[in-house]
Amino acid sequence: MNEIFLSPYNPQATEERIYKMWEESGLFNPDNNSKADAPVFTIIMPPTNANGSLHAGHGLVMTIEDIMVRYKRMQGFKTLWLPGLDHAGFETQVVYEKKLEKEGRSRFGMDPKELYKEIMEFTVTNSSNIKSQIKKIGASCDWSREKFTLDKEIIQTVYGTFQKLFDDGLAYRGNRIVSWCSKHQTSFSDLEITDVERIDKFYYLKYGPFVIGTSRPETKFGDKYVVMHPDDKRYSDFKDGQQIELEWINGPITATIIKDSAVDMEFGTGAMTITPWHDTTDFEIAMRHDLDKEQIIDEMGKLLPVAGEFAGMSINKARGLIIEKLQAKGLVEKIDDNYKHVVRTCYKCGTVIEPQIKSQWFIKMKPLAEKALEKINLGEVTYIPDHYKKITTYWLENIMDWNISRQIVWGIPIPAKICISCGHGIADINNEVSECTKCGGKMEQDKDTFDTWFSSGQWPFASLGFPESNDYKTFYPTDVMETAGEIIFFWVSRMIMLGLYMTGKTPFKTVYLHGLVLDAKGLKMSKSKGNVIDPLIITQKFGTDAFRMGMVIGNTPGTSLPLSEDKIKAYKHFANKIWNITRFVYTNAPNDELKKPTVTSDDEIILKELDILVKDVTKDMDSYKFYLAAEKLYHYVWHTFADKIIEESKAKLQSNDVAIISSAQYTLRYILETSLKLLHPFMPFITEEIWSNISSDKKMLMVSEWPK
RNA sequence: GCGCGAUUAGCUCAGUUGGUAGAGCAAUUCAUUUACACUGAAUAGGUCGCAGGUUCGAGCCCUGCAUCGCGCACCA
Repeated sequence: MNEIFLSPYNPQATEERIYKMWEESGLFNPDNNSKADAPVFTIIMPPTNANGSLHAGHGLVMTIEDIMVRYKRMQGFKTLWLPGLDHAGFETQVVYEKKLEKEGRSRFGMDPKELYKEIMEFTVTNSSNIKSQIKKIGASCDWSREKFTLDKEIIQTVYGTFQKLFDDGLAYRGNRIVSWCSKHQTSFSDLEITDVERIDKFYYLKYGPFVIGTSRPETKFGDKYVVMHPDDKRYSDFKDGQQIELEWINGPITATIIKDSAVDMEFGTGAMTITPWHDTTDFEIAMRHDLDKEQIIDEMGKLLPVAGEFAGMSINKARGLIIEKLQAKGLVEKIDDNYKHVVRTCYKCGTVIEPQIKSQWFIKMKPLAEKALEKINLGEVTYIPDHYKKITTYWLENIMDWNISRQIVWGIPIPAKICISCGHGIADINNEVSECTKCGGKMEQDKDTFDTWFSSGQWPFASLGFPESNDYKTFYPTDVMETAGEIIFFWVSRMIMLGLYMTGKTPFKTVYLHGLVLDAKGLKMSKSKGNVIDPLIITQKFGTDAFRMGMVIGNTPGTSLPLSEDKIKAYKHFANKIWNITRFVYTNAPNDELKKPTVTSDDEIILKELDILVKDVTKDMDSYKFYLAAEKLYHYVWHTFADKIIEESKAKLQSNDVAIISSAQYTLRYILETSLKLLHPFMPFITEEIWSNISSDKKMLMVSEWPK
C-alpha cells in the first residue's frame, strides 16, 4: 500500500509529472505504440490558431479526440493523432493590426515583407503557449509529427493543388463582383459574410417617367439603365433598348430601358435602376445585357468623381445630403421609414460589405461539389450527428464559385503572375512565366495571399506528406475528423472536395461534429459579456480529469453544452471517490497473490455484471456515444462498486473462511483494475497515477489492453 | 422565403430496434470519529410543447400547429 493514498487526490501534484512520463515514453508515436501489423487509426487534429489561447471549445476538441485516440490505442490500433498549428491568415492579421494600432502604427504603408516577418515572429513566439495548454488537457498526440500550415512542405502541396486546379481550368482569374470590406481592405468568400437584419429608410425617386425604389441613393450617380420585367403591363409602352432623357442628381442624363425577368414586379414600383459595380443582382443583369459598368464608390467606401460635388465623401455622410438635393429638385416621391431588409456585413468588424468588381482568383466549385456529393451519397462519409449530412448536401448542391484571393500579407502568397496590360492570370509555381499568353504583355507577381481555408482545406493529406511519404501511404485516408459544427462549410466540406480532387479518396470516413460550449446559463461565451470560462483556470481548480468529464458527460454530438463550475466540481468529487476506493481496496486486499482464487458464487455474479458493463461501454465507445459511456462508468463506479460491492465486501472480509476472503479480495482488485482501464480515456491522469502505484504490471495504463 | 434543430423533473440534459419515465445539480428527511463529509440511506418532484393518426402498446413512428434557436437566400 502506497502512502500517497492516505491524503486526498491532488491533481496539481500529479498531472505534469504524468504527462511528462507519457511524452518521454514515446508512446504517443504510432511507430512505438502498437505491433507492426496492427490496424491503423488516425485523427488529424484541427490545426489550432498558433496565436490563440486555449478556450473552452479547444478544451472540448482535445477531450473528445483524446478519448477516441486513447480508446483505440488501448485496443491495440496503430494510433496516430497528428497535431498542427494554423497561421490563421485573416484572423491573425486582424489581431496583429490591433497590436499595431496600439503602437500607433498601421499595416497600410508598411513594407509587406517587413510586416510578414513581424507577424511570423509574433506567431512563432506565441505558439509555444498554445502547445503547452494543449498538453495540460492531456492530449496524447504525436508531437514528433507536428505540422504548421506555413511549413515549406505544406506550402508546396498547396501550390501543387493550385497549379492542378489551374491546369484543369478550375482555378480562374475573374473580373467579377466580390464582397469587399472597406475597413479590412480585402475581399471575402460568401462564408465570411454575416447577414444582419436592419430597418432603414427606403426612398422612392422620380427617374424620368418612372418611380424607382432604393435604400441606397448614394450608388445612383452612374445609373443609366432602368430595368423592368418584360411582362409588366404598367410599362408595356416602353420598349427594351429605348432611350429617354431625364433630369437626375447632377443634371440631365440619357437612360436606357432594359427588360429583364430578374425584376420582381411585386416589389416597390416594379422599376429599378441598376448599379452593376456595387450589386450582385445588378452585375448579373449587366452581364446578361452586356451593359456598361462604372465604379461609384472606392475601396475606402468614399464616393468617386462621378458623384460630382459629393466626391470624396463617405457614403454614410453623403446619403442624407443626396436626398436633400433630390428633394430640392423635386425628385423624391416619398420616403418609407420602416423598411426591413438584410444587410451583408463583415463577420469580423460588422462593416457593411461593399460589393466591388475586382480581378481575383476563383475556383469553379460545381465539378468539385458533384464528386463530393456522389461520395457522400454513397455513404463514404458518415456524419455524426446524421443531420449534418443534409446540411452539407444542400450547401453542395447550391454551391457558388469560391474567391480565394485575399488582399492581406499574412498567408500563403498566391503563386501566380498577372498581366499588367490585360489582367490575365497564370498559375506559376516554379516562377517561369514572364510573358502573357493572351496579349504578350509583361507579367508581375500576384500580391495577394490565399484564403486560409484554401490551405487548411488540404490539411489531411498535406499534413501527412502527400503524395510520396510513408505516413501518407500508411495513415491516409484518416478515420475521424472531429471539429466544430460551425465550420462544416468553411472547412469540412472543402476538405472533402479538395481531398477527393487531389487524392481520389475522401480524407476521412467519419465526421464527428460537436456544438458550442456555452456558459452555465446557456449563453454564448464572449469577452464583452464577461462570461468566458477559461479551461486552464478550471483544470487548475478542479483537476484536468474533472474538466474532461464535465466536457463529455451530457454532451451529445452537435448540440451545445452549457458548462458550469458546479458540474466540474461534481467530477472532482468523483476523482476523489476513485482515489478512496483505491485506498480501501488496497488496504483490505493487498496485491500479493496474483492468481485467481476460486470465486464464490456471489462474487461470480458481481463479476458477470462487470462483464455486462464492459460490453455496454465498449459498444457506446464504438458508436461514438462517449457521453453515455462516461455516465455509465460514473454510475457504476460510484453507485455499484463503491456503494454496493464495497459495502457488502466489508462483511466478507471479516469472515472466518479464508476462501470467502480471498474471493472478495480478488473481486475488488479485479473490478478496480478494470474500472481504471475503462475510465482511462476519460480521466487519464488519475487512472494512470493509481495504476503506477498499484499495478504489478510494468506497462503503462495508457497502453494496457482494453477489457474484453 | 427555404432549410435544419430543439421542446422530457426547479435547472442542465440523457432516453439505442416502439414495451410501466432516467441521470447530474438543486431541494427535503435521517445517519455520523465511516475507505471517502469531496460521505451514506431515503424522500419528493414529470398529463414527455399542442392536436390528430398508425399500433395490442408511442417520449420514440406519421401529419399538422405553436414557441425558441440556428443556417442559407441577389427583392432593388
